[in-house]
Amino acid sequence: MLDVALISHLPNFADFSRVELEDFIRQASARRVEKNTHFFSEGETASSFYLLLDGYIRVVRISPSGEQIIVRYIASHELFGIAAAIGRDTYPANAVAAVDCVALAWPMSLWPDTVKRFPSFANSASATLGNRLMDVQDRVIELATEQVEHRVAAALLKLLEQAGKETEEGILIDIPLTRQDVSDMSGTTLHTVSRLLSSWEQSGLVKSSRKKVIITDKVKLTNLYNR
Amino acid sequence: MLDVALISHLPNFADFSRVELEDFIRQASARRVEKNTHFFSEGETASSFYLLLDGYIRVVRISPSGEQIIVRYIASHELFGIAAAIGRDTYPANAVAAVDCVALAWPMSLWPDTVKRFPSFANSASATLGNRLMDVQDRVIELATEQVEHRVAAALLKLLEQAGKETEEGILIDIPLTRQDVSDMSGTTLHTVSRLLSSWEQSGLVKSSRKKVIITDKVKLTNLYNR
DNA sequence: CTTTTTGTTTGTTACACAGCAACGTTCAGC
DNA sequence: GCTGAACGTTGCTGTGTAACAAACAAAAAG
Repeated sequence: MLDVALISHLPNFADFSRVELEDFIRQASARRVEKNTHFFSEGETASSFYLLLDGYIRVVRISPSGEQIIVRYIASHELFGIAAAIGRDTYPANAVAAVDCVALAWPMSLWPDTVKRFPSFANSASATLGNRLMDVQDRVIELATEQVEHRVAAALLKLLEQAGKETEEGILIDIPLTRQDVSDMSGTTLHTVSRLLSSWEQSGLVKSSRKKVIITDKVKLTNLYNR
Repeated sequence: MLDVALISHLPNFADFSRVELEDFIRQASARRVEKNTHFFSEGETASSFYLLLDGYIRVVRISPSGEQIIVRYIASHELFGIAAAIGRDTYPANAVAAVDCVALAWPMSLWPDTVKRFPSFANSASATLGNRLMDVQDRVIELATEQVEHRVAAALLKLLEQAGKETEEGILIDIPLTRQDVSDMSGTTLHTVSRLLSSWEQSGLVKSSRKKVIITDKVKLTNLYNR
């Protein structure tokens, strides 16, 4: 059985009574998706909307020239695939599991009714969109004005916020993260990321190994970013 | 008197009857804003939401290092300043009139009631947000993967879409547009934009003079962008 | 008409960063 | 324990583009 109590505390479901929520959850089906496989792809007909229960998802888009860039990560307890909320009937991006994931999936046909019955659900979905809009705008500003070093720092700090986990060595980013992933987030190359991480490791800002990054000096990294 | 008929055809107001719309418009006040002055500023308490009737607005944000970048332009007949739609009580960016502008302003206090009475208004506002989200994501991808030449081309084509006006010489971008503006949109310097426009003028893609850009060969410019 | 301000052009220089290439390291499958 | 694939590191080279600088052009102000 699912942890209804947990879900009931999410802002998206503030308006639901316990009974309503249980009812609503009953209409969903759990979907397990293995690491590196797609929840859905860009352009696909939007048949479901999701709540991520466990794992991390990469939201990926492909540039005209074929390069992929990671628009953002989705963390546990976030809604995603809510194309209907923006009046679209296809998904606007790819959602790829960064680790093994579990999500609740509701048929998209339920959306209009849900929105009608629970106005605050619609509101919170809009709020989610708004926050994403602001996040993405922040990234535009970064990409337009900051140099690579700052952008990579920003990407790491962002991930740390979403997936940071205290360890004795420092704060671990609890997603398997290749240099390529980081570069796909910050619009640079894996080479440059590799170089940066090496130099940061030497100055004691981070510790990194294969698919793993630990931030040992968050303050310095933040300063780097604000300069 | 305002052109109610015109407004009634906007997607945002599809759900309004003629009478309701007139009533709704009566609750707004017209606001005229001179070129280069603010409708509102980032962080300010969101006291109104707007419908732009005439003109163009620059949505501007400031980077940590103090540089301004133009996130996007708002064209006539778009809603803007709808902070409430995303559950915020302050404006998330600056809105600066690029030319003399006229807008309808509703007190933000009307938002909850309006949303309740006209569900489709809320939906269309969300759709507006969603489109903006996708637009901004596109810009992230551009900035991350394309070189300056492509980005500037993309910026011009985007503007052309919003504010293009056929003339005998080509398609005029009907906003007073300095090189600085274009560079603020494409994350480069006015120097580079100047050089690019010069070279494009020589190859017959555009004609430009002070604050004015005419695209004479849209196809070639588009190709440039897609490469 | 003259002066000042604002926008634009163009040359030169410097450097951050991508691209390429080669090598090292870790991991998974047989 | 091998072998191959996936991932990471590092040096070198080339170039796109930012930064500085200086002059020009056009509009606005007086």
